[in-house]
Amino acid sequence: MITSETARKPRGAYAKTAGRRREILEAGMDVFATNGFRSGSIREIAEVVGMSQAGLLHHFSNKNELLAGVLELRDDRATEYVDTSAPASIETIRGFVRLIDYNAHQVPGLVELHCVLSAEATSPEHPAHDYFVRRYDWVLSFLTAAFETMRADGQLAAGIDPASAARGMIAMSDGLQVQWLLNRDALDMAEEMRNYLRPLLTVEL
Amino acid sequence: MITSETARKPRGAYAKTAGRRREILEAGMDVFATNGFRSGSIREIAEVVGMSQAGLLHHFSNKNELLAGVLELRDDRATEYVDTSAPASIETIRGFVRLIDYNAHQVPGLVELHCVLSAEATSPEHPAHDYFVRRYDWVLSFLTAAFETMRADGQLAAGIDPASAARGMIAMSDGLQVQWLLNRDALDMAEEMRNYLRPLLTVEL
DNA sequence: GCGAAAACCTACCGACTATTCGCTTTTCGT
DNA sequence: ACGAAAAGCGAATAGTCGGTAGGTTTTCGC
Repeated sequence: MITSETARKPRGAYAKTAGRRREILEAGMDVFATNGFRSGSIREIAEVVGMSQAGLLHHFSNKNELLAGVLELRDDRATEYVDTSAPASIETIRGFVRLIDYNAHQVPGLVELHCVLSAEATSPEHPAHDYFVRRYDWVLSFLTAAFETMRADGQLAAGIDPASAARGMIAMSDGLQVQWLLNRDALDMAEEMRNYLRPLLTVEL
Repeated sequence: MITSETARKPRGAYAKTAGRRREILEAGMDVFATNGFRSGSIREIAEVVGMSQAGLLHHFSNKNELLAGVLELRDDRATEYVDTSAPASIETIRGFVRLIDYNAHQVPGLVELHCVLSAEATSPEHPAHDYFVRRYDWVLSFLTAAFETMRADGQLAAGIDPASAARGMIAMSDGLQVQWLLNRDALDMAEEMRNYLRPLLTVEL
C-alpha cells in the first residue's frame, strides 16, 4: 500500500486530538439526548466543549458525520458491558437486564439518547433511520437465539414463542425508558423487566 | 356576567371557522408526527392547509397553543373509541388492545405522533412535558384499577402485581410502536400485546 | 346593503441554523 | 529550530425559524 514515490508523510494527528474528538462526542451525546438530533445544534455542542463551531467542524466535517460518531461511541459503550461473543443463553438475558440497570444508574444520558433518537429515527428520512433498523434486527436475532436455547433447555414456559419474547423484551425495554424518563422515581426499570420475564420462564433469573 | 352597558355584540366566528381550525389541527398532527414539535414548523403546517403562516397564527396565536390543540384533538379521538366511564374490568383491557389495533390500521399518524412527542417530551423543559406526565398517571391508575378488579375476580395469575402489570402494559404499548414504525411489516402490535397479557391472566382475552 | 368584526394576506423583524472561506496559532517530525 | 500540516478562529454565506405590523378581503348580524 506504500506509494513508490518519495514516501509521502501525510503527518498524523496531534497527541491530544483523539481526546478532543472524544470530548466532542460526549458533548454531542448530551445535546442530542436532550434536544434530539434535528433540534440539537452544533453551536451548542461546540459551546459545551469550549470551542468555536468552525473548530468543531474541523473534526467532524458535517452534522451527520457527528451523529454517526455519537452512535458509534454509544455502541462501544454498550458492547463493552455485554459479552456478545459468548453463546446465547439465559446469561444473555441476565446480561441484558444488568445492562438496563447499569445504564439507568451510571449513564442516564445514554437512556435519554436512545429514547429520543430511536423515536426521531422512525421517520424514513432521518439520517439514523437505517442505523436503528439494522440495530433492532441485530438485537432481535441475538435475543431470539437466547430464548431458543432456553427453550431447548426447558427454561421457557409452555406456549412461549422465542421470537415474540424477544420482541416483547425489546419493547418493554424501550417503553419503560419513556416512563422512567418522565418520572425517574416512579419506576425501577430492571425490576419491571424481571416482572415481565418471570411468567415466561421456568427458572429463576 | 352581562355588562350593564349597551349589550356589546362581540360577533361570533364565521360558519366555516371551526372547520378551518380542524384542518389546521389535522395538518399539525401530521407535521408534528413526522418531524416532532421542535423541528416541525408552523410554516409547513400552513402550507399543508393551503394558507399563509400569518393566517394560521390568527387561529392559534403561537406554536405552543397549536400543540395544545393537537394534543386535545388526539385525546378526543382516543376517548371516543374507549369507554372510560364504564367500571374498570377485563373489558377495559380488551378495549385497550382493540384501540391499539384500531390506531395501527386506521390512524397510523396518531401512532407516529404519540411515539415522537412522548419521547421528545421526556425533557422537563418541553412544552408538552406536564401533559404527558399527567396523561401517563391517568392511564396508569385506569389500567391498575382494571387489573385490581380482575384480581378480585380471580382473572389474574398468581403473583402478578396489578400496578406492575399496568406499567408493563403501557411500556409494551409504547415500545411496540417504535418497532412497528421502524418496520410496519415485522410486527402485529395487537398480537404482541396479547402475547404479553396471556401469561398474566387465568382467562382468555 | 351597510358596517364592523373576523379572516387572511404581504412584508418584515431578529434570532438561529449548517456550512464555507481565509487566516492565525499550535503542534511535532525532521 | 525550521517548516509543513493540523487545529482552531472570526466572519460571512444562504437559509429557516417564530412572531409582529399593517393593510385587504370575506363574512354576516342588523
